[in-house]
Amino acid sequence: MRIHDTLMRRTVDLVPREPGKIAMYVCGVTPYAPAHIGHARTAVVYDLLRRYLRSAGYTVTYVSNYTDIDDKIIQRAQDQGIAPLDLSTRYIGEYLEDMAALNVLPPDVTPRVSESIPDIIDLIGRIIANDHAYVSSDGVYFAVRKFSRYGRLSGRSVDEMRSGARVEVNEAKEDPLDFALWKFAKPGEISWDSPWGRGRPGWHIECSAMSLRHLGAGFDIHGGGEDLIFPHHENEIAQSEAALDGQQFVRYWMHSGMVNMGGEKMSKSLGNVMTVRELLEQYPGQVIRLYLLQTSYEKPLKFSLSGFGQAFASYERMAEFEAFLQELGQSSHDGVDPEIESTCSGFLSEFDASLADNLNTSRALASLYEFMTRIRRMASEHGLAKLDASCALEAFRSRLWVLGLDQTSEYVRHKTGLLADKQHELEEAAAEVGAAADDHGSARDLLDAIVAKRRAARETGQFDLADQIRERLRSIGIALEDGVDGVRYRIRG
RNA sequence: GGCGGCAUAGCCAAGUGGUAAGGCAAGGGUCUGCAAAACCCUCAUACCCCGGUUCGAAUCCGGGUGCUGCCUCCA
Repeated sequence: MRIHDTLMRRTVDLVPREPGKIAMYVCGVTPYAPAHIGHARTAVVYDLLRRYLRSAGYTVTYVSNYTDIDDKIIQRAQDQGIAPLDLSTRYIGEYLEDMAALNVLPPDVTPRVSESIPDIIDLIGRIIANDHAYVSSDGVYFAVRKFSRYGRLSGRSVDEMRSGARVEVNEAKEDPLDFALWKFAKPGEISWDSPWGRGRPGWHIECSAMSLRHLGAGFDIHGGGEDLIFPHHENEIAQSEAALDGQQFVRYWMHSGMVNMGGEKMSKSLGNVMTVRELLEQYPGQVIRLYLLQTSYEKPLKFSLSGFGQAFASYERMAEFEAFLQELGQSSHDGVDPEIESTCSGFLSEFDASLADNLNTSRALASLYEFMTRIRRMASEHGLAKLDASCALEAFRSRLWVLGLDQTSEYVRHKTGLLADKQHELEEAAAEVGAAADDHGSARDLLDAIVAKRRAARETGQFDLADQIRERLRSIGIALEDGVDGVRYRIRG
């Protein structure tokens, strides 16, 4: 496949370190607040990459960390009077729930900073031994000017950065650009012993230590949000390669785009966040995931609620199509139609080629929609029910899995939940139309009773009454569809 | 101030030199008791503006305008 590499600044062929194997590391979250839609986007993008690579036959090792020790966690834990690690553990739990709702597969390894201290200390030791870092009054610092390639990833020179003048003034540093590898503990702060004094790791060194620990030097893909390019990833390269004696740290760098809220980047520090939890109250996780996959992963995504409405309609079409194929699978078949087979194989190759092209999800989705239309057209023109369309179901489901949109049943469950929410309204409607139902019947029972009442009306030619009942249900957001084999309902809004 | 990115129909969005994918919405039709769903048809002489290169540009170059990212914690 081809991917856009940030360091080389172009789209290149992905050539793994070891044939058939991909080792990837993605910077995870700092768990001190609920995850927002921007975190979700990054997680979904790399989950897609992993799923695609796996479907393309690679054995993928996916590592993503938790920065469970940092200034904000310490601060917030202090405010709440609890231990920092208790706070981060709580938010990691919430994060895992959110990701599960979005059908993000758990990474193979999820190291935490607090459990990686020995690796971090070891790495800092090697950097000092190679004369790329020094011990100062309040910590250990990396000497940026001793690393000649510094600035290559973010495309700026050391002198440019210097004139930026936004670098913090700190007497302990030999150069304003130097950054902390190890921060000596302030009284009362969580800390660990080290050869240089008690303290805790700086942010950047953690990811170098954890990725090298689990994947080794020269691993294939390092990803993250594009806001991490500078300084985080720039620093990671510098530290790691300073310790690796000339070996390459990472083969390919990938960065996913930001989610913008009202024109600017959504971020905790700006306070303009839409959390995954808030969204999940309104939309099934699969709809949120589809929303995120509609845009190329590298481009900024303008958050808009109307976009979720559109994604909802699109996902419903997918779920309905799958249900349609499943029903077909149960009918009797005369054999295999070559037209169906060629449609299936055409879809598969177009879909796979789209994702192989730097994860072009827009194109992959287009091929999916076209496939649905083609199969439906054959069904309405030649009566597909007589033929074996199992290859269509197989092809459709397999690529839905790659997109992580295969949880159509989760989506149906969400809609069932919506039906349950209408219990009270259904009771009123049932009473109004005179449908006989148990006093303590479920929402589904109530709906069934109303539908039975309407069926009776239709069978006796009382179409006015039937339409009235349908209209009443529509008024509470339930749409009825009369099909040849019975009545279906769908929840609107 | 420095270094980047983006600008395609009502909305979302692909396409980076060969004459505008796809989705949502909308309108018309088939089907239906009527609807809905499904299917068919329609829906950008046109890709922010002005120049230029080219047989040919949404795509390349120059100049504008607008929005935006990084330079500080950030996915």
